[in-house]
Amino acid sequence: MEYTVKKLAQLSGISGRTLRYYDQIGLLKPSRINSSGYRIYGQKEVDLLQQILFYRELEIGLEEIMNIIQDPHFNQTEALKDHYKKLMQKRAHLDNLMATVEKTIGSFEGGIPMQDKEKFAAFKENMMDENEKKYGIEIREKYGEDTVNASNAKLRGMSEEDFEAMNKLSEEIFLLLEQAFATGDPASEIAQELAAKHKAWLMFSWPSYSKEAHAGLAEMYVADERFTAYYDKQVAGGTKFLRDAILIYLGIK
Amino acid sequence: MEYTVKKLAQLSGISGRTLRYYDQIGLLKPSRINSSGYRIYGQKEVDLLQQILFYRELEIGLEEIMNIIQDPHFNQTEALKDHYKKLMQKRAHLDNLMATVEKTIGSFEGGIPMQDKEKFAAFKENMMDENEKKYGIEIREKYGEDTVNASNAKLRGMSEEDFEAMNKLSEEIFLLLEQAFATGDPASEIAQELAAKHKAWLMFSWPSYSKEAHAGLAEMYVADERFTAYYDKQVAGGTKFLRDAILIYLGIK
DNA sequence: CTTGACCTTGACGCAGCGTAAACCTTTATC
DNA sequence: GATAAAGGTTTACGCTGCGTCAAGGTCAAG
Repeated sequence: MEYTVKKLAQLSGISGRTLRYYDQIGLLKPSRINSSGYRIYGQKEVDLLQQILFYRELEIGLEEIMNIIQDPHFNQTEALKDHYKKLMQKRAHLDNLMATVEKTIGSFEGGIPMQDKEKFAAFKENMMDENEKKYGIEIREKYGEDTVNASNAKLRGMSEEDFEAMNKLSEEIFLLLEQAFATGDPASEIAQELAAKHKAWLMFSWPSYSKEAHAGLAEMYVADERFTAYYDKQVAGGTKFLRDAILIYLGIK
Repeated sequence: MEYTVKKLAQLSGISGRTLRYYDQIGLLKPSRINSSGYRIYGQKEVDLLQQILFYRELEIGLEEIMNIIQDPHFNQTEALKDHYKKLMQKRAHLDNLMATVEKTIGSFEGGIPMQDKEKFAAFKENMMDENEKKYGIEIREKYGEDTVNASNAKLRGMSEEDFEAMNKLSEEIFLLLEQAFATGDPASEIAQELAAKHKAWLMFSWPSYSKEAHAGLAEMYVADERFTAYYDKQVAGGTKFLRDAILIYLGIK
């Protein structure tokens, strides 16, 4: 039996446009074109289309599908296993997202009642004012780091416990920095733990964490003398060491 | 402090192009443009960007993000809950995909050894030849149904057990059709079970199941006398009843 | 004064089609 | 046999979220 576009479309449950597109990109060509220019598909094409749709269901790209079905030597099992891995990663990513959304909803809803939240925000503002007194009022003007963090803390409705935990983390970071620096190797285990904690610390106030931003921040620490002074007060040269550890941790260096 | 595009990009870990794009679509406009036409961002914009990036991490579309951050009356919690549902659906879908891929890999690898597979394919071909003798050789030419199925069965490396299970299902379907028809109501519970089993039966040989294709097939049953004869031999009018039940099941009617 | 780094505005490209526009062919009906 | 409906064709823009040139202006450093 032979099928026109519409017939085949109905048979397979896809649109006519899709069939034309598949013809256009060479994924599925009709067996012939009749005298009026109509696309005519035969049995072989129907079978092929079924295979294509199967792989498409698995969210495999059309390009990849072409490889799979056009090249009989193509290792289908390998391709599927590869794809399986991708799906797993996707799911892990989704799980992460869901956890974050849950947390955010939670902090919006329960967590801290609105009024207390306001008070708490003020409390944090005070903390930051102190910081600014210590390291100069310009620090805020220069990079806006604290303000950014404050904004995020507000956004996420960070709890008071979280805030304390975050402060504790920052103390740990200073201790670790000292110990790690003593090893002299930013790739050492302690130094890498330092970098990991620094990331954890960041994520408290930085829900939009990214490697690039983390790396950028590390570079900023070194570039800006106020930050350098802040981290170097623990150990001289500590800032650069921290940056190196972070860059190695991120796999950039 | 004020930032140029590059500065803000580094600070936030996104690209300059992205910032220009956000300006273009009105998601994040710079606080001002300097005399040379440079985009200058202020503190407020930094804060906004952090929020934008947070929502973007959650895979919320930029359009939606605009609503969330631009309209203070917008219910953020609701938006997040909605989004959470979407993420859940996505994950369920992913789980389905992964199961199918696993099955496919399994049938490729273990399942049936190649030689046996070949034999088995031949076995199925015989089955189909019989069908064709019964309902006329043209049935294959007309819609290619069986051939499509055979192709899929080959593709998925359907096991002999699956094949038997499928046959059993088709018997059940005939029995259910009789019972459901007696109720006279294609929306009845039995009729809907019939439709569900029909779907299950289809999915054995049809990995690329879609509502549209299912509905199309149902219509085809009624339109093609050979199929009509096949289903009507159990109960007169059974084919139309089956179609109606399926359409209701699919929420089309 | 010349680099080189940064800025600007276009404009194309990507995946996978949906959706018109403008026009022919086939099929069904009167 | 005429006509209208249904289906066919190609061409081409739109959508998302930017990456990636291209062609040119601006600015701080040497």
